[in-house]
Amino acid sequence: MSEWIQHADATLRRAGRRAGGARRAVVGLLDGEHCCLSAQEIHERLAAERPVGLASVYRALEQLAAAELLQRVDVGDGVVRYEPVRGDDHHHHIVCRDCGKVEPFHDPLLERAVSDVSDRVRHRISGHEIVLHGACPDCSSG
Amino acid sequence: MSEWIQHADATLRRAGRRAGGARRAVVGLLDGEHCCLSAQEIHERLAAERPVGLASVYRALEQLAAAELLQRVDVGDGVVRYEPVRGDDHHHHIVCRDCGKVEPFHDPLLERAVSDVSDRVRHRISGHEIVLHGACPDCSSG
DNA sequence: GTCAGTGCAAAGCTTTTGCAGCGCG
DNA sequence: CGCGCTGCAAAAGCTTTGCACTGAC
Repeated sequence: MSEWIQHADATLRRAGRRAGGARRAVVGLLDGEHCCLSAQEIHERLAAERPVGLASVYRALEQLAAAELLQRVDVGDGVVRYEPVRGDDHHHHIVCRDCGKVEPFHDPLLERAVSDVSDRVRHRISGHEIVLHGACPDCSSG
Repeated sequence: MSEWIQHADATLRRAGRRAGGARRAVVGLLDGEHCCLSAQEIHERLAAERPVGLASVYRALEQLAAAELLQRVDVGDGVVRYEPVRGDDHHHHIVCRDCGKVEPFHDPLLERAVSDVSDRVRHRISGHEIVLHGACPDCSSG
């Protein structure tokens, strides 16, 4: 079993939460993803092997996000997505303005710049989100 | 009359759109703002002096955004905000994770880093959005 | 005079909540 | 064996759409 699943189970148990089948299915699916998924997408993908009520998906995601095991990702299309937080996989997203596809990217210099700004403002910054918009290779060539 | 209002009117007229009272009220309100407003906020603020139907607010915003006169701002709280695009006022947003207040900030080095990344990816990048999350001075001191 | 703009109400979507029953610990 | 988890259905909130009417050009 993956490290993230173990970490998630342990963290939630410590928070006094019980592990039901619905949450286990959601956690298992997210663990295999490298980028973000919406509640609806999770609900649909689980439908075949282990149907989970949509409300339970939302509740599991809320729980996991509250424990900082998931990162909320909002690319501005009216749907909230979530992806596992793994220490070694911090990244941001590029959204195609034509087809809407979401892809991850990472850049150390950009992270550095964000970190510098975060130190300079008067807020106590705890997180950040960066979204690039533009035409993906498929859409800009067509 | 402000430069932005004139620019907006001219641009929309060129696009074959007619200037009705609702749109004029929305444009007038946004012109006086230095940060983003949601459709509901605009609708409420206009209620006193020049009531505008909520649907008309949404339609005006959509029109203005399509003409790139407004920038869509989504800080992840389920509400879409808009703010005027002025060449000399590019900025991003800090959202208080406690009270939800949205404030603008600007940083040239961060812009530079975003620009560098944009040149390096295979997408044709046309815009970006950066949101910092954290406790504002008021909330972190309490 | 024509056709976009407008306001109201209804519909559409994503997300949240209420509630009865199941099952983890 | 209590209390959190689950699923269904209903509700809530933001946004969009349909339609008849108004008013800009």
